[in-house]
Amino acid sequence: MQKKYLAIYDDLVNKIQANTWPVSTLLPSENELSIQYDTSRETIRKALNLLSHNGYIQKVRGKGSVVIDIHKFSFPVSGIESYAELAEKLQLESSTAVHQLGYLDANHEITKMLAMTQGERIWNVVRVREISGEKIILDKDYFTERYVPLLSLDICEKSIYHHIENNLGLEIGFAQKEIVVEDPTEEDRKLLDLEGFSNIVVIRSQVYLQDANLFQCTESRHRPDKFRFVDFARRVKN
Amino acid sequence: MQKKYLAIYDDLVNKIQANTWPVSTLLPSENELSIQYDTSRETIRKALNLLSHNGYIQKVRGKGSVVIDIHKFSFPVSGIESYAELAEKLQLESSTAVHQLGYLDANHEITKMLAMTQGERIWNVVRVREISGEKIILDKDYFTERYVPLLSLDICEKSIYHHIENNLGLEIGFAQKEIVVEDPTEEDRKLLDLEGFSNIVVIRSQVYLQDANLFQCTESRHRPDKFRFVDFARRVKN
DNA sequence: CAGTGGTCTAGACCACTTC
DNA sequence: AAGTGGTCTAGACCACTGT
Repeated sequence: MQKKYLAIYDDLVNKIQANTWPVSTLLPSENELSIQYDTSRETIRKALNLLSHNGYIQKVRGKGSVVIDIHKFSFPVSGIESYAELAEKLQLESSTAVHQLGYLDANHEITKMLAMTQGERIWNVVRVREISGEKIILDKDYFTERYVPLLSLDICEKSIYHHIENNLGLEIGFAQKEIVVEDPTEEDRKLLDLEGFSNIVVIRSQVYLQDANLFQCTESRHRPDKFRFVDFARRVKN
Repeated sequence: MQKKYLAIYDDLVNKIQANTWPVSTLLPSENELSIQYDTSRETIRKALNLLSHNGYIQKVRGKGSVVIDIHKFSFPVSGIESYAELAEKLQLESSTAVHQLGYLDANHEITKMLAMTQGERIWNVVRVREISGEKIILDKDYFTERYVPLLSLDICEKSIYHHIENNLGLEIGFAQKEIVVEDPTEEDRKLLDLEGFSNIVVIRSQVYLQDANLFQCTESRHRPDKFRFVDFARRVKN
């Protein structure tokens, strides 16, 4: 059986998006919701806290839960999102060209970061993302063969994340991301349509599984004019 | 009396930073902690969930809570952070020059966003941040006079946020942030030491109070070589 | 198997907002 | 005073991990 608080969360998200409670009005109270969904108040509170963390409501003590629905203005709420999800959301014509698919050098710095045992090899995937006819993003991914034993051109051209989560059944736990602006490298100039831009936006991330093991490093290099990052931050105190 | 789960959270953070449980080892189990702190398991779980959201631990079902302490590698965990906090953390010599302090035009676009009643005026503050002798950041802030009735040069030169949270007692609820790269404006060129850089990183944010009302818009314009954004993201499912 | 974290309950008291 | 969300409890059962 589906977890109750997640079912309630999904139901409330749907109702918010269907405008059952317009923006800046109040949700029913926790007590009323616990009657409506025939459950305890704590379970309702779990669902409401999820809504709050994901930018649907703001809870106000003594008043109730105000609908804010940040999703109406900006699509991607911050987090770990794959390129495929993004391109699909924006409904852009896009394609992916794989430029490298192999193993990394054994004494490369990243190998030392990712390898947990001696002799463990690290996948090295370099891909160029083309959107609306322009080569705009250069993605460099590194995975341990411990978690991702096999990779094919076909998988890389579609979505590695889809493969990892659905076929391999690995669950992402958390990620650390860094965004900086750098000078383009020779590789950037060669593989991307830089159009005279003298800077490139670099997003470096380290992705950990739910068992807290590091399994991937990524470098995503974007042409500055096509880069946009959206973040929803909440003062978390509970 | 201090909230119990926050006291436990603080205590655990201190102990993690004091290396009581080294990185990648396990915390005591929830049952054991509930005995140690003489409290219920749910209260312990609240403290542990906070640790998890803030990047100190990763909970693994059937095993326990693994210490990860992301803070060792990168200082600012994503969120809403003021310039003053940041400069202090990095221990850099820095100063702030106020270039404008007044009210915004009544039919400006931002006035329409922020004003809740007719005739309500909007503060317009433009400041240049100088770090280690270079003018690097241009901050443009807009506040409603409804929440911030008075502003002085002195306040602006120090930290407006400090004033808002401590003197005015306003509590930040959440913020929406957007990061893009743009061409420098005339104003950027005039006020900043751009050193020939042809791009500028713009962070636009809207800040809401805990009562879900919008009270501030901000534009923070950074020279690209001095810009760095760090983000810790977790797949939130509870 | 025992031990772990994840979910859920029914109830209690508190702090706050609104009237 | 009545209603709201915030904290806290003591107990239950489940799913998962290790041995």
